[in-house]
Amino acid sequence: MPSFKFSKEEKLKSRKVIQQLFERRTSIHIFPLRLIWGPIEPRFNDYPTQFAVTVPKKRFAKAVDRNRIKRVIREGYRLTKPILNEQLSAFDQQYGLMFIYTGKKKPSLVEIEKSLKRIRKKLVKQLSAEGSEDK
RNA sequence: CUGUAAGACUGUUCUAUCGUUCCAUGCUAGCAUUGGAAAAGGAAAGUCCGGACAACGUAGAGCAUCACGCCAUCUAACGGAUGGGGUCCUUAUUUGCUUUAAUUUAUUAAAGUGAACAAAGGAUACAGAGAGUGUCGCAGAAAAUAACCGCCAACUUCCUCUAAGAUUUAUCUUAGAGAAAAGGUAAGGGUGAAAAUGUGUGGUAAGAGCGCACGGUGUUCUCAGGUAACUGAGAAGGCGGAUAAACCUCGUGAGUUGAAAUGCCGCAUAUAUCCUGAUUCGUAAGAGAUAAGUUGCUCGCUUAGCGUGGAAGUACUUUCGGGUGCUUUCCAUCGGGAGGGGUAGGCAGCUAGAGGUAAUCCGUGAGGAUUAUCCGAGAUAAAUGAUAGAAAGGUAAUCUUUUGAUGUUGGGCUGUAAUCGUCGAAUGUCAUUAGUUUACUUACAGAAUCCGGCUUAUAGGUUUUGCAGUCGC
RNA sequence: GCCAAUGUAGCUCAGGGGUAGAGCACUUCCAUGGUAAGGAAGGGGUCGUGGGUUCAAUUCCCACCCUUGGCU
Repeated sequence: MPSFKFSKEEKLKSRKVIQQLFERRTSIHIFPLRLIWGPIEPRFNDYPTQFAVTVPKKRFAKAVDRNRIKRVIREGYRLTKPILNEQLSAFDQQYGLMFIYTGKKKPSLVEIEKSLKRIRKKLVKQLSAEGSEDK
């Protein structure tokens, strides 16, 4: 039985790490989500990923809308997380994942899950390609 | 009953599964499990006022700046609220005058213009324009101690003419008429947002608050009512604008910065140090001195704590000196450049409060008092959610149904030359009552230290008051 | 969380109580064999929205809305 828990330790909080992610500029864009990702060194804990969401204030002026979108994305991530973690744990490395919502309308959970699925496949592909180059 | 305007209250519910924050519990001491009838608002919003709380500053007076401004009350406080007063506007009513028309010749009608009281509704940043300065476009004679046109010829003066008288015979005096450089006047000028207190009347050379009557509006005094703002009555003496959300004057009040404040732990040589400018103090040099003490500092160990050391004088306390009238207080402050580090972690502040609810009492009311009872968010890259199902409400449509209005068709009755009237039937349209089914939908909006207000947003429901319409009694 | 500034013609900006302007752009005409430059004429504004003060508001006061910026 996979765990759907989503604790504080799995949330990306360090300003330094976020800064590094944006400087690294490795991103995957599948509408309506953009993922900015990278390895975290040194790793904070045993979880294979740390996660953060942001919604631009320019497109959604009301706090209610922004909160709603963040909650939906967080929920979608929580439900798809076990598969992702299983695949990523093979690389023996902690990764930071930063999601930016780029859509213009309020999303439904189904759309978010679709996008997350495709992002996961692409991410794993890129990672395994990197790993083979190193070897 | 329906519509409409304003206000008040309310602001969907339940179940299952998977999660988040917090609290409690468990033990292996940072994880797991179990439990929780714990977890967004009336505006959490805008950040427009007022406070609590905190840090720093702070004698008084003066200067500057800002805010407020009818009265009383409420309140921790307010620029908020409640009650009252004044002023203005709208509606309706009454009345004076002018013009026009009609005829009954003193009435009626219409229009214009001036004024008044009470009622209802609404608005009101509502101290001072009689302290001073400024501004008032265009139009208009004139826009602020008014005099251009006009009006006047009584008084004064000058000139001309006529008459009478006197004598110095061409001068004077008196009377009358004319003219108006000077003079008087402010009714008329139709422009304007505003034209010097309105209307009527007397008066006059012409006029005028110059007098009078009825009004308007200030000042002073007296009396009466009211806590007061203010109101009423009487007397005296007045009447040459608007603007203070123009400068300003008067009165009242105000230190600055905000919980990312602030304190502690941790990390730290960290207002380090050097150069330079300005200000302040000092005659100048220059930017206090000296001594003692400390829960402070150094080093070691994981924390608490314990042990050790005694160099330096950052901090605090006491003493002395200097500046200041005294006390307080200060003994440097602020800026620029160079240079060289560190953090963006934890704990407290952090939620029991000018708290909520109910009852009783006081008050016109805002509100207050007493008693009982309840405690129900505390996140920090920022929790309070997702999915599925059910219920409730709303909107729209289809169908059935109740009632009413109305059109068409043919029929009966009364009755006619005929239209017509009336009764019930079929069918169409509109409104309406109740129900079925389907679809859509359930507002505005998310705590960030906490309160009191204000402002703005808000589907639907409930309700109060006013107004309008319909039906019944 | 806290604090400022701004809004005027299609664009960039003046105007700080008395009928709202400049430059560029736009339209028409002149000039040229034609185009540009040049010359002449013209159009275009709820002065962000709603109240208030005033005789009169783009301007003064109040509330709201939009945009932009700053602190952390």
